[in-house]
Amino acid sequence: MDTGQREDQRTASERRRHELLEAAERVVLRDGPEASMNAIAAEAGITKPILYRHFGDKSGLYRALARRHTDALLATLRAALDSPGDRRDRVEATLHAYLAAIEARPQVYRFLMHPAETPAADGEKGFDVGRQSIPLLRRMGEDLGDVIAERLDLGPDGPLVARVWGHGIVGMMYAAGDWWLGERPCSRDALVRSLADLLWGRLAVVEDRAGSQGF
Amino acid sequence: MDTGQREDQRTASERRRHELLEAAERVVLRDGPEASMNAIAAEAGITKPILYRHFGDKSGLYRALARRHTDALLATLRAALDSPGDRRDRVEATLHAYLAAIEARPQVYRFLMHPAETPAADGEKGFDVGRQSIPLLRRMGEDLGDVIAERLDLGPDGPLVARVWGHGIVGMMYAAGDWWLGERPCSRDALVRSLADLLWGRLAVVEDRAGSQGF
DNA sequence: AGACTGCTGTTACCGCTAGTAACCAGCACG
DNA sequence: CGTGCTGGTTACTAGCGGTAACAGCAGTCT
Repeated sequence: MDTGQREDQRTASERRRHELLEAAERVVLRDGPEASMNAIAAEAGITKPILYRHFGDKSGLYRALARRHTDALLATLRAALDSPGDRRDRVEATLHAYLAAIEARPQVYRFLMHPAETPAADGEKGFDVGRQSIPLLRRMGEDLGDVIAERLDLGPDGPLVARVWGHGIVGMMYAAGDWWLGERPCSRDALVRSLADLLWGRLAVVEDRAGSQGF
Repeated sequence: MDTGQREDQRTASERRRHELLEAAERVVLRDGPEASMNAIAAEAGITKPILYRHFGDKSGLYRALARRHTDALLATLRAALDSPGDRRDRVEATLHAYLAAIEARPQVYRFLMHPAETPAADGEKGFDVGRQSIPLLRRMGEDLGDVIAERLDLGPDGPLVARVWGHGIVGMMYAAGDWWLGERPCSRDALVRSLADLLWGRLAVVEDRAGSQGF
């Protein structure tokens, strides 16, 4: 029976692939996203062409490497989005989950968010602006948009508004988190509370400062 | 009198620098951010070492190139922030100004936001996570934080909350804008309204969807 | 047994990049 | 005349992503 045989092959190949990914991860976490293919191959105890056979090109390797982490992070966020409590509790839990993740493994975060896209990758048409931006950011935005669309009644244009909000909220979380991670100006809890306050419309109701021209 | 002489020199050098920047801009807008130094030099009608004499290295050139656009964009946003009307009008005007800018010149936007950071730039310590993220994003966040801090009365911790909000709002604008620019799912006006609604606390008051577990 | 196939692995190369050392021409000054 | 200074060049290095061509070693078919 050759299916067993083929399955052995397949699992063997996949295990190899997994090993290579682990080596790549070690190097990327040590040297940053600009790790060279040579360095990764050396860490895995082999040479470049094997990497290329497994992953096609560098962006393929990086995509494979990123997928595992993005999947894990998205699952964590999804769980937080389903946590008990009222809506505000859930939003705060989600913000906490995201910030805790990037705080716990900043190197992974940096790799996922600032992938130093290899320049040789385009080659075809004369730049399509969006290209993909940061894939993780897009995926998080889409996912959150889905959740919002399915849970909130936003009237006509609901699906569209939900997607806008999904990307908007994710971007808010991203930029604030990036800044916070670099400067650490306050506790995680304080950051979460400030952001939730913002989402809860405090911007709309807070008073103008005395003597200011208004905002 | 040699000061006149030296001033001539200085202005001559600066004019040259300006010419080089213009050439670089032409190439970057044509070929995208991964334009090579060779290509830029050729466009300027000279060869590489001169570029290096003027700008040190590639990131120096790109920083010089970026500064002009970021300054212009920030001035535009600042003006929108000072536009007449109530607070919501001003927020919508600012969102409009940003989105109009990235819509009008997407190549410039792409260059500023996805600068394909040259890998050789680090070299020192083993990755400082924040490094800088996207400089423009940071600057916009800081600027908006300043405006918020000086115009709104946010109580104790006001300055801190203002900065959090500055970065958060900018990130919201960024991610939503990036997504919108790529997919064009709606008019600019609709996007602005949805985002302003979000900032105005609609997330807090909207009803759960019938049959959903709540959000 | 022997040929064939498929996988792992290698060496050696290509074309490109950022960046630099060394040199050359012209022009002002003493 | 020489002595700088300044804008410019050629020719190079080191390293990158990526690939072609070849070598060894399983198992499989005839």
